[in-house]
Amino acid sequence: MRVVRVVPDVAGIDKEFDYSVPEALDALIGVGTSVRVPLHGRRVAGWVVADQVAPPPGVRLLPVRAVRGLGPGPEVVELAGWAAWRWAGRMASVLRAASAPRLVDSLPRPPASRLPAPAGEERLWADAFSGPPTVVRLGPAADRWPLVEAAAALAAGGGSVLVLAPNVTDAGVVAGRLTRRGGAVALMPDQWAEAAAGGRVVVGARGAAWAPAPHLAGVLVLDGHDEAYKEERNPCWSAWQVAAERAARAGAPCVIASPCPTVDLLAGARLVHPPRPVERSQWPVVEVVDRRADDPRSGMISERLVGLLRSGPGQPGRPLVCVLNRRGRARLLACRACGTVVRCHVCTSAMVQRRGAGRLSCTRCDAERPLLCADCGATRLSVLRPGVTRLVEELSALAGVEVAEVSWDVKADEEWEGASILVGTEAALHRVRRAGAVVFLEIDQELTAPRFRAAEQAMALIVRAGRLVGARGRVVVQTRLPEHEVLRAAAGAEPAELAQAETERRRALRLPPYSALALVTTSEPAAVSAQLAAAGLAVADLDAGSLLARAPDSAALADALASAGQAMDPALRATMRVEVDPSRV
DNA sequence: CGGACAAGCTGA
DNA sequence: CAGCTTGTCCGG
Repeated sequence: MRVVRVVPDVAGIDKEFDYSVPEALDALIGVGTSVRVPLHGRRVAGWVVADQVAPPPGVRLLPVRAVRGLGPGPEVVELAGWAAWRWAGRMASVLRAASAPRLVDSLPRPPASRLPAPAGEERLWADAFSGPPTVVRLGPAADRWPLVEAAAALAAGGGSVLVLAPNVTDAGVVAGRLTRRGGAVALMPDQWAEAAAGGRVVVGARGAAWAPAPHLAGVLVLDGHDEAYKEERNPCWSAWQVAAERAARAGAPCVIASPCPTVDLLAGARLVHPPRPVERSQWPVVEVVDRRADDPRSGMISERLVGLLRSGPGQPGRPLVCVLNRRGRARLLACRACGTVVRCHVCTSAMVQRRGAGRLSCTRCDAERPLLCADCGATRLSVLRPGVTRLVEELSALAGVEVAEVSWDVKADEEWEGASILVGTEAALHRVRRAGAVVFLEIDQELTAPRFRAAEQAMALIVRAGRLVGARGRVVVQTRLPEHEVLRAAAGAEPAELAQAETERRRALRLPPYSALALVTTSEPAAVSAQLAAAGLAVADLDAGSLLARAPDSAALADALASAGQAMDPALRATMRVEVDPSRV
């Protein structure tokens, strides 16, 4: 009798169960297949993760009830097992990411690619796609298309090529351009079935790291430094790491491109970059404005910025974008009807609406309440942006033109599309497509943020600005830390300067990649801490209910977390949430 | 997760 | 002590 092992798609169960395969379904079932199985009196969805297994003795096997559709395939199932171990998460969560968004029961015909053979610069890059995993460093304004074409050319033999971009917009642009050039493309997640049929360049954002890609012939990750590659939900796998592991398992070349490779990217990869004069030409002018001598009360407008505003550098379509970062500052909500600031009914502290939440929650205690004003009962609240309104007025007066504000919550782009000067948070860098110049009004908070990746994150912001302005544009950074390695690296178009300083710091402090970290949150910190320590982890207490576990490397961390989880009482384990490679530490 | 089953609480 | 709530266990 054929017996398969199934991971049920049920939250709260992280276990595998064995089922017999009925004759009628025999030909339809393989490793990865999405099935429906009986479990504890109900029918649940799940994935076959092993075939021809020997069931444990003494259990009465039930038959698989039905085949739901095609699944991720054996290689991806194995990769999912690795990721579940590596990021201490549930197999089902990873398999869900690797599954088609809608059920697929048959594959389309494999396509015929009409992509022309590489002829120009992409032939140069073909070298990067042979040999060991490679990080290609190109300036923010560099043309990355030859790299994409070099990757796409690897699909010529009928295999699949995976191209990842940090967001769906960028992925769509790459897919569109490849398609117009005659390439056979599958844009994820919608074209899961086309990808599964093989012979395509599979393009997508982080989830595409899990796309079906039969006969994987190559992997290209664009902007590998981008934090969008990290899954926010648990397990927090990193798409570039998944893609790199996948390439290694398939024996396929892997290239990760970035203007500012992080030390994590550089660890265990060879670095390739164009000749320095060429790379420098791919950077905009990055101008550091030293504000140390300025009166702290002079606000955010330096003399240099006054000059810039008066010289009229912005125009509609290529505006001057002023970035004001308020990350980490208190965000206040006010009632739109009566203007009262929303405060907690329990402790009078400010209340905020957490991302995606439909309720207000207190910033100090645990109180929650529906989204309404306690004073007048109105349901329309708005975010107070202290300082921004005033800043907009000041900039407008200085420049003599209208200044528009950009933020996540402004829906209509038309409101600022015609403006020549824009003010906004980091969000502005994501919402604006092109800019004449970008001014970081106050970058020091970014440089000094209490996260060990803060410097690399600040560099990523400057790189993003650099891409908006292009090689002939200008990025102005106002700072009281003009000698900071991020600013020296950006101003000199020399990312290695940051990478070097960062590498030394990480090594000295034994931070990743010279160790591996996991953030463990639990309501029982003492008991959990003891168990983690018993498994061989170094555990540090952060704030209430947060533990930071450390191991020499990610494999040791994963093994220790797995063994600690096994040794733990299930009730205790249920209290804890593990984030491997935490981003907020 | 959610069904099964056991142990606890309430009211007549 | 029926009828209901609450808690704990476990699934092939």
